[in-house]
Amino acid sequence: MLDRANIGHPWWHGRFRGCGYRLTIPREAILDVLSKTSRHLSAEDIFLAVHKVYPAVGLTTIYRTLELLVQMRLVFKFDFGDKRARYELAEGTKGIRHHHHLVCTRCGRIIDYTDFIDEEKELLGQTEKGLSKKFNFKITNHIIQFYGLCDKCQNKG
Amino acid sequence: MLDRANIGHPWWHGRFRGCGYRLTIPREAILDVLSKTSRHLSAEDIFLAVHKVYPAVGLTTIYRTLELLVQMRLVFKFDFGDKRARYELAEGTKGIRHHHHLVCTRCGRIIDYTDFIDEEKELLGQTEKGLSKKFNFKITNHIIQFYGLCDKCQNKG
DNA sequence: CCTTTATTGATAATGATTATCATATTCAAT
DNA sequence: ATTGAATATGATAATCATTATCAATAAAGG
Repeated sequence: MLDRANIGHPWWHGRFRGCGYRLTIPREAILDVLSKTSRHLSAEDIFLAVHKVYPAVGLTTIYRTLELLVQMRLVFKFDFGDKRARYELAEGTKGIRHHHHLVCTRCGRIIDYTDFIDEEKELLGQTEKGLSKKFNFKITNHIIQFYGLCDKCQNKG
Repeated sequence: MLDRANIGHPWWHGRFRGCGYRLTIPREAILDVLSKTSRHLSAEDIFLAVHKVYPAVGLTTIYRTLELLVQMRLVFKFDFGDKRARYELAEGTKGIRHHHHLVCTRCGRIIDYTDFIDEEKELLGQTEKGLSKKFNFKITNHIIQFYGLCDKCQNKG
């Protein structure tokens, strides 16, 4: 259940005011849904979840809000090869650890992993620095994904 | 210009026969287009290029063939955040070096880079091995992409 | 209370990709 | 060469996630 009257406001409250945006009920509801799952929700998933609590919120608002949240860097948008886009609260948010994804190309299962992240971060940091200099490219984000077959799908021919 | 009568056939000829597929004119034309560009073509780009030489080839065949080529691992399919999928001849093919991408989120420009690839490969190898064991996941592919602003787009507010 | 601006939702439009299905092509065996 | 089975093709229509439109609401600040 969403608790707008929370003492001290949820941590993201200020981010909105600072940008001239309003933290409305639909927006907060979407953030609430995202903050309470470890799955990788599509726009429709989020719509359905929000709908249970606030049936008046339309799908259009979901898309619009997600776009806003991505732009504010509160949310990451992923493409895992099925058609729909998937959304996830940004790392650093609450207790979410930086992670990457294993994507099963057969059943679509997605596994988050945090192992090797430290090494990866180290390498990526160097790489980003080098690339930034060489190409004069301002890197704001990166994606690492491994594709393959999960354990279950390997035993299916 | 496509040269079907090339001595010794293009290198990919055998890959088709081996799978029971036929190396037809449209398929060869598509591979030919892909092998002669360093850009990241969309299905429509490829359609237009093939169309100049073989106007009879339809867009459906382009999509179908690309799907086949991706499945045969001769071609990689990428999503750079604009809507259309982009295709690229697989590494190891001819003289193509393993590389990753910088994607400008503003103008869509894509920069291939091969620097740091060796270090990345080393790390990715370790990571893949570790992840494979831990999750019993058979990794066949990976993607690394950096997003940000290219030099030109940084000077635009 | 009033004015301005931000936000929303229903609906229609978009556009890349897929499905359908009848036709054409290829290969191998006769 | 000819035939027959399997593969490949192209025109067309359908799909479906995402966007655009636009009138209606809600909030903030005087």
